[in-house]
Amino acid sequence: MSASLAARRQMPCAGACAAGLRQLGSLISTELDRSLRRQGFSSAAFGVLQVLHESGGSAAPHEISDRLAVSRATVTGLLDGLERRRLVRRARHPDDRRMRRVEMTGRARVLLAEMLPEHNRALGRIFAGLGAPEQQQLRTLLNRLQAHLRPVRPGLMASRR
Amino acid sequence: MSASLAARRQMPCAGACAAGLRQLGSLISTELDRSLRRQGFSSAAFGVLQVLHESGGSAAPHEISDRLAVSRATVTGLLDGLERRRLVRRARHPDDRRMRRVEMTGRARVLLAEMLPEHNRALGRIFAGLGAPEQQQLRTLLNRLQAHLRPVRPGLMASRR
DNA sequence: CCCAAATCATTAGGTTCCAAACTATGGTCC
DNA sequence: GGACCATAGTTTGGAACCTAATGATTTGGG
Repeated sequence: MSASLAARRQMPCAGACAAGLRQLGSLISTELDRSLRRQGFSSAAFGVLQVLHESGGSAAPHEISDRLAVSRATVTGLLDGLERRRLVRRARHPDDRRMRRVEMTGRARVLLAEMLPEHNRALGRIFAGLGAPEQQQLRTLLNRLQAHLRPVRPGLMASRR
Repeated sequence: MSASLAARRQMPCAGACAAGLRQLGSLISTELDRSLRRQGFSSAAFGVLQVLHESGGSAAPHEISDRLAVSRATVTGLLDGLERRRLVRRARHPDDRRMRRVEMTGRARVLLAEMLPEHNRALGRIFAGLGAPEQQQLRTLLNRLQAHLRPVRPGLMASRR
């Protein structure tokens, strides 16, 4: 590890930052997966439920796709799985018949409430190495990076023809 | 995006940091992929070559696995592909016959040298939103997080029975 | 009014990755 | 020396993800 960082001093910081961000993103994903899988969930499915919860219980598939930064095709697959487990229902959108409206079921609400404490404990373990002000600092830097990255790739995940 | 971050203020910062790290890791990977794929490389395969280069031309598969934060099974698959393209050779380790020693070929060195300039330009675009001191700050925070995360999961990707 | 472009969801096919099981080797303790 | 466990790499099966193509619907200009 230290060897790999030392070997990068040729390209000032960006290379080390990119490597760190990718590695940490991956480590955090698998760590949270571990905590969710014990409760029978994948992190992608959990993300869909979180988006639905934040949107007040229902959303359109393309909104879920945007928020999770995955393609609409992937969302279709995730919803298939969630619907099989009766955690989600697909209904027609009342106004625009091209769209669907995805709704959480009561079962999903109960499950989500049950797993949040454990999920938050896992988050706490992961970020225990940083104090609150450092976490805030990190968050600020990440937000600035995200804000700059968005205009670089405007139609990131849209399916074009 | 801003909506999803705002909705997370209930769990102080850790949730937002985790979401940001995962999303940025993924965005950076796909962004670098775009630049590498034009030259016929996946970012994981490129990572293997980088690790080999930093290690002086040869390394054991489990070292590659640790540095890239992917499982050993994945490294096996990556090496299969690189070996088919004659960019890497698998030899037996002279001392420990369980291990292998993976070596870059001359072809790989030439290719890596050719792609580095474009790769560094892509890195520059991604991190253009942060000044040099902020990049250093980010790097420090990431290093601290990595240092703390390592002992939490000692046998991170090892297959246990 | 009608046809062309845009938008939404889905399907099909392929890639990448992981976890678990398996094989082979090395080290340890009696 | 043999039982036993840890370690290294591979195989296998499945999940998540992408791109490209398709069908359905809405929208807008001529």
